[in-house]
Amino acid sequence: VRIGALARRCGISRSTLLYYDRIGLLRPSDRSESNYRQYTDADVARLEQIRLYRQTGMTLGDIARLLRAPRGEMARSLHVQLGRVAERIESLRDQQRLIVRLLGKPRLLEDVSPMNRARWTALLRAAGFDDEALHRWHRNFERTAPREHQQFLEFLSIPDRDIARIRAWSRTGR
Amino acid sequence: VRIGALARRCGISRSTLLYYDRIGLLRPSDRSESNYRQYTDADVARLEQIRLYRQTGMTLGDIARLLRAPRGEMARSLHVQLGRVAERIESLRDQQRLIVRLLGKPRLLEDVSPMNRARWTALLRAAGFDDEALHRWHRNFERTAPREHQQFLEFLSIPDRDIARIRAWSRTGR
DNA sequence: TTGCTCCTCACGTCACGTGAGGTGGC
DNA sequence: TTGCTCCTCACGTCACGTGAGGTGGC
Repeated sequence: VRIGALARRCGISRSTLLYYDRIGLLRPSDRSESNYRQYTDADVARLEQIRLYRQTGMTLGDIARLLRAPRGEMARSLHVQLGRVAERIESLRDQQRLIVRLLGKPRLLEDVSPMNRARWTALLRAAGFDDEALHRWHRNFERTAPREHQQFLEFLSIPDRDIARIRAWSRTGR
Repeated sequence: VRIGALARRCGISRSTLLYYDRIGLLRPSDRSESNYRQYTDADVARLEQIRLYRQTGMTLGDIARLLRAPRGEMARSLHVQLGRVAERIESLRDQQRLIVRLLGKPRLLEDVSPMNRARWTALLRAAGFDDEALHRWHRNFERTAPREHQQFLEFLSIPDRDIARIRAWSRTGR
């Protein structure tokens, strides 16, 4: 059977089969005259087994090892895999718990930075401000209300040194 | 603060920070004369937030979007992420169930093996072995290398009970 | 000739990790 | 000079997906 037909029959993609061939996990036993891959019944059986193991979440490396190993390995590998899946679920549980906590106490996220420099400049840029416009805006602010400018920059939790720098830049002609 | 110190303080690697810089998720606000990255307090705060979201399992793309979005987005994103985590856990549950099923019924995996008992005896018979010769061969194998005999029978994916039977038979005089 | 299937590269993905080769400050 | 930290590429990982450019059989 050829690659396209096999892919359809097993509900996987051709590129998956091409990949399995490349890494040596499943090489078709034969090639046609025109160099088409020919999968035998034994190849198909091997693919079924690969699919089955794949559904347990094993990596292709695990599966390759398992398929060359004596049979006693199977149960052992499955147990190892069971452990890994359990670990993964545990860590996803941690994620769930964190999300719920954050949803319950949005303050955890809020005062990390209610409004900061990055967010602010992002807003201005999104509104169409370019560097030139930004400079004009700061210059105006600094000229008409220097104290409020200072307070505003503090409000953005910008470090003092940077504030000084920004205000100096706001006083220059360009 | 410089990249190495920041990495240590946050328990992440330098290369992570280099990566965040490259993709534009967290660019240090400044560079020293010698071109060293200088992270400001605001950068550190942003990193904390990124770490927090990262622990919910969001992708860096999600996080970048969230950090530029208006604050109302946060709850929505967290809900979406909660759904994704739940889905992921469901699919891991499927994996668990499959593994348990396979551990319970190893027959599901049995005769898929490329070399099995039927194929092997077929080969021997094709080579002219009859029952008598087969018995002699097994007896010899069992007498001279019992452990290898066991391994070989396992290699043919023969169930354990049958292996025991064959080896007992191999130890009899006839 | 047209459609369909097949072929072989080669490059992209995601979130980093790992060198390689070089520079700057004490 | 020695050690430490930093820099910028470039390539590797995992399990494929997606073209690009070309061939074979009806």
